[in-house]
Amino acid sequence: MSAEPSRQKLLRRLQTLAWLSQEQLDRLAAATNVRRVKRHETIFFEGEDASSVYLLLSGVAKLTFLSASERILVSLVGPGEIFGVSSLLPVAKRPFRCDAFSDCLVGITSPQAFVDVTLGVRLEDLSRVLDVTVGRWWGMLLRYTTFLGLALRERLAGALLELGAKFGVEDARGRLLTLKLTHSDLAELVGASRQRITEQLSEFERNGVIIRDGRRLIIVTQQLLAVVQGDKTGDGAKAAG
Amino acid sequence: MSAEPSRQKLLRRLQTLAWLSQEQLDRLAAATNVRRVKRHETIFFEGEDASSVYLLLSGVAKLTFLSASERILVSLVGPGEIFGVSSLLPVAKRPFRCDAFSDCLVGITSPQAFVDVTLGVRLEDLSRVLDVTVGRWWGMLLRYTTFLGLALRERLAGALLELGAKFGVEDARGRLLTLKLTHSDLAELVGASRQRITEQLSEFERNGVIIRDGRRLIIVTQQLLAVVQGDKTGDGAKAAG
DNA sequence: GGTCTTTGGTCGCCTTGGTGACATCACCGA
DNA sequence: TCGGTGATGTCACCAAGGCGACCAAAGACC
Repeated sequence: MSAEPSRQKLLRRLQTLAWLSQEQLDRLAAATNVRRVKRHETIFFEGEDASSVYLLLSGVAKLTFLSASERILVSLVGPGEIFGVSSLLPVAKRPFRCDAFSDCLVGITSPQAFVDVTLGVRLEDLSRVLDVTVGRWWGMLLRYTTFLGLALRERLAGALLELGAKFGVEDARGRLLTLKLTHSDLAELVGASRQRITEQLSEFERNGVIIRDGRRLIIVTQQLLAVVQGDKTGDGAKAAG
Repeated sequence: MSAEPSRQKLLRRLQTLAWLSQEQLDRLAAATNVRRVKRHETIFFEGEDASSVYLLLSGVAKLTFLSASERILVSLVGPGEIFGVSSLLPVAKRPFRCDAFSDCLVGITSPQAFVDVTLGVRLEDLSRVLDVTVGRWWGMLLRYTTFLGLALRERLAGALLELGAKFGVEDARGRLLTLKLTHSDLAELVGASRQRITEQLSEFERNGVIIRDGRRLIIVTQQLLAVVQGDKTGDGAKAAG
């Protein structure tokens, strides 16, 4: 594979890696395979195991996210950029698909080698640190991309589920939110007006998707999940539970 | 400062740090100051220098972003979570504001101490690696948060500016986009329908915000910036240049 | 308990922008 | 040169949801 002219030379041209020493560059080059990808071909798919770090040597690639019935262009990757970095986290799967926007030359390395050369620590250690620090960004990013293209109804359901998972306690009737959030708070969270939240919340209550105990919310996880999945009636989970 | 019961004990309770050795925990505790923050008080402001790493020991905090005339609740931070992590990147300023949603106990450490204890590398080295890897996420996150609450017009202007910066070359008339993007591509990028992009683009052309050379786009940075800043007429920059 | 302020609940109007349906236009290979 | 195909313009129509206005409830403070 890759009897290319010189992997070192390709890497040395990249601004992104200009701060690496000569020796580091050589080691990285030795651990990198080069692959040619034609326009419109896929570099990696969403759902795949994230087991490589990618380096765009030339060309342009695009990262896309397939949300419910809609494709979102998350980002365009230019020459020199490093991508597919979720392999540095203890996350199992890739959330985005990456395909070549123009003919590309791509460098592929193992995350272990990449971390070893650039930082000299074990991938395992870095993973854990990244997970508890920048892992939050990853989560937020996922949230925003999924939220784009969803209607208020689904966004609010998703937000409630998240809140329940994070700040809820089990209750006989479902999961009780210990946090006292105003409708305005929720509005800011899902990007909507306060009025719509009020309306949507009463609709949820009518359909038994949430229960109100005074000003406290109790969420019925099953039902909410159904809503997120696009169930319009709100009773899709009754059969299941 | 912080003649608190025991910093070690506080840290040891956190699930997030369960993987640290006893010795690491002790060192981290020694480098951490504890601060009590009352509900509604601010932990850090947007625009501040990012010079500390924060650890939420108890309570709930919220991260908000002030976009043009609108506040966006980016994320809620629960006990045990590490936040304010942009101090690990070579980014100067904090983009988000963080304030206490309930009374909080917050641990504050220097990024240097944090990476030294957890990974044993120099902050400087880690910063550079993070910048070229997960820095992309940071950028995307910023983009999504700013885009929320902007109208199509501004979103498209912003996207064009970004594309120009990344894939453009200087031209007598402005900055020439070397990438041939279809209207559908742009639509996916800014989250809109193809038709609106067509319309918005012609409006931009009428107002001299972009120039079309065949199917190539030339963007007039000055004008576009004015649009992003909320100039409805499209000629706000004429005075400036 | 009495007042004040913060939430919650509802309307109606109006803008933004999605959808489907066409008519062109530019470009490419046979 | 001639279609074919994909990219662009342009409509008319419609749904989602923002905004202002207003009132009722529920806490909070005295």
